[in-house]
Amino acid sequence: MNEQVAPAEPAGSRRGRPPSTSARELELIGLRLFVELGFDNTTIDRIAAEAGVSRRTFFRYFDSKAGVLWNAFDAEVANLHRLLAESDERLPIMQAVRLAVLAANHYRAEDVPELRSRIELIGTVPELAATAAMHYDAWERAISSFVAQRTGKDPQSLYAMAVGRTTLAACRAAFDRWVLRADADLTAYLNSALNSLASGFSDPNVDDPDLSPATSR
Amino acid sequence: MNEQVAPAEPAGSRRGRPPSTSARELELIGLRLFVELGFDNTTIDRIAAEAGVSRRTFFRYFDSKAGVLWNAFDAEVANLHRLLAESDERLPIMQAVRLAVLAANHYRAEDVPELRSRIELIGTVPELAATAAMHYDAWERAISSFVAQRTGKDPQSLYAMAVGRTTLAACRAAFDRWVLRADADLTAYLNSALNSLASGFSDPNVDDPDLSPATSR
DNA sequence: ATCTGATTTGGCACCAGGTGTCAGAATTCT
DNA sequence: AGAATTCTGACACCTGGTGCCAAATCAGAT
Repeated sequence: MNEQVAPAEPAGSRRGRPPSTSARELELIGLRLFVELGFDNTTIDRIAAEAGVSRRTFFRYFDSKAGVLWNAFDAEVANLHRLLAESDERLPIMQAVRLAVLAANHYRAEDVPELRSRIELIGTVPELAATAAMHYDAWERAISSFVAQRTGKDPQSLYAMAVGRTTLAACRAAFDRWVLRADADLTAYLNSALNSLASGFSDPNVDDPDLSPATSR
Repeated sequence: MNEQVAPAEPAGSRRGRPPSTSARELELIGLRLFVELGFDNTTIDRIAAEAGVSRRTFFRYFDSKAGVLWNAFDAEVANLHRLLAESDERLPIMQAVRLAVLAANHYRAEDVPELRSRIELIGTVPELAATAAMHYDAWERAISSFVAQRTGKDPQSLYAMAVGRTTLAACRAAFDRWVLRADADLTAYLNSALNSLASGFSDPNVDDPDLSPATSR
């Protein structure tokens, strides 16, 4: 939803002037500066300067300063969508959702630090938290359209929308909790939050990852 | 979280120069212009001009253009907080939450149109949806701190955060659904969404307000 | 070697949102 | 009348973001 460029040229040499940077390069520079200087203290001129391009060029790769943070996130929505489409139809809906979300959030160890700083920035900087809604929207729709298809309801129905939104909300709680605890496993938090959701939050102590290695007490 | 002014003077004549406008006046003018012209096409200069004040003065009442939309919402978080504190301790947690939310959202008929246009603007204009996160935060904390107090857990615990966020998510789904259907009752949607949440979304057809007057089919 | 078309870049002007600063206006109290 | 208080208006300034157009850099055809 954020970048307007999508070359995906196989490798064959294209025609015009070659790009002097890339979305990925700007993303890495931006992320680093956000962590070092803070989001507000990082001007777009600075990011562009460190990439060796002009300010105007930055806006040809991202349509906003916050966009660099969501580059990766947006890409993974498609992944979630695919996992849901391939899920076992015999599973209860909420279990299918839980498994798909867990599968979509299996990150390689080398990608974890970057993910962590992204989530921390989103949770820390108010302006970044603000931009989140637009990107979460596609995530929610991936869930609610799956729910609609499984139940035969309209994607705009209250039930489908509620499942989509509450699922995202539970995952966000898990993400934020994970960032606070540097040692724990992300999927454990996601699993716990989604199990609580699927059981209507009836038992406050279902398999809380923060409560020793044991399960309920 | 938005306004920095909070006079609340009893009525006794204060000391200096009297204000030439009020937050409420700017709110009404802004809301009207947002509906008439659209959010992006409404400049702050225009709002200030119609209120007969300068642009600089507008920013003494609200710290952003979007702030005028959240004036009322922010005030109601305190109300929700109070209702939760007064709730019956014998009720299951999720039922107490549901009843408090329903009570907090009982609007007078005369206030409904304004509420409706606010929600519609939030759902329509991307930039407004973005600002929502900051204001929803206090709402979520009202829920999660109540849950923490009832369960003896930390307000930052995964369970408390997950309940707060998912409750808000369910209510937002109900709000948005309500805006699409001009005739229905808001509390009916809220009740249905929160019941679904408390039952872990196990039954897709629990008392859906959109499914005739009957309950399940 | 040169021309042509395609693609990206850089610079410029411009608008709107938002902030810091300070002088001045309008009120009440003494 | 004068002092203290509170709000306002004007100005300068920064940053994010957009429209526009000329220039740069490539591949391929002439």
